[in-house]
Amino acid sequence: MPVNKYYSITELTREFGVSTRTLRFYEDEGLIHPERRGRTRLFRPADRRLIGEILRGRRIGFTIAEIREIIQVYKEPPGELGQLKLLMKRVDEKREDLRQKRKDIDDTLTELDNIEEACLGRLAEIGVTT
Amino acid sequence: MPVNKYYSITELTREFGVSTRTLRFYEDEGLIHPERRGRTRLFRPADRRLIGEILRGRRIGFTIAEIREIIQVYKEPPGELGQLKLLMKRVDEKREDLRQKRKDIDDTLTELDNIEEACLGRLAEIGVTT
DNA sequence: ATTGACTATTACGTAAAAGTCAATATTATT
DNA sequence: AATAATATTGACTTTTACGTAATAGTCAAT
Repeated sequence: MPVNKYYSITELTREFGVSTRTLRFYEDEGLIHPERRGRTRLFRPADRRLIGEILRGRRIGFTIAEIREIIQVYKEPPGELGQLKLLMKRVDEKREDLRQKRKDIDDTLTELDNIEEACLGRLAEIGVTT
Repeated sequence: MPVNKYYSITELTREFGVSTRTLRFYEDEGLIHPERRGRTRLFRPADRRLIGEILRGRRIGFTIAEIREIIQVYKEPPGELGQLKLLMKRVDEKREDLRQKRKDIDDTLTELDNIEEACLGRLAEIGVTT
């Protein structure tokens, strides 16, 4: 018999550092579909993984709609030619988008290095030993 | 004599793909300070560069407040010890944040590759020659 | 039986970042 | 001079992603 472990909503909010409101909101938005025992939500490991991926999407600036779309694609990939081509185009665009973002991040990391160096310089001026 | 070129607001909105509302909003928020001839805004090359940096910050999810803060630091770096230490701490946190984001992006790029491959697979099934 | 922790739903509120619209000025061109 | 193009301010609206409050049910432990 499988373990069939369930997570409670608060367990997951603690693990991921989000509120219950957020997880309920994601359910309202159709991103997740936890089981129910009565009215209480029961989250399975698959739900937990999905939440992790949703939050990853959130961190890099995906909207709820975009995240929903990606989930949808995984659930039932389009069978029709036109849909497939459209999807591939959108994937390509997103890729470009993310590459730009990665470059933005690298540039900003460099900028942060500069700021930090300037700080160290000032500290030295003031006469603080680092 | 220097060129002393000015850009009009629409020139810049076209270049950066934003609306005039956005640039005026950034001025209201104290991020940029274009000159004026009468009521009309005149943007100098330095303003133009700054706008580029603001939009880069926006792309990677910085809030207006954070962007303003960074600009402020460049304009007048803090001289007081406590302020400097605080700034360095915040720089460090941001760096961690950005590193996480870059990892998120890399993971997502891999995911996009998977989706694309799945698409190509389906196309082959349907019998389309790529 | 009550306290405390957790859960639920419904509904209204909010902050950020613009979008949109109106009314008006300035500038440029024909 | 008339007209078109571009500019301004100011006010109201919108969207996204939740926050917050009110109200109430469930369950274990004291």
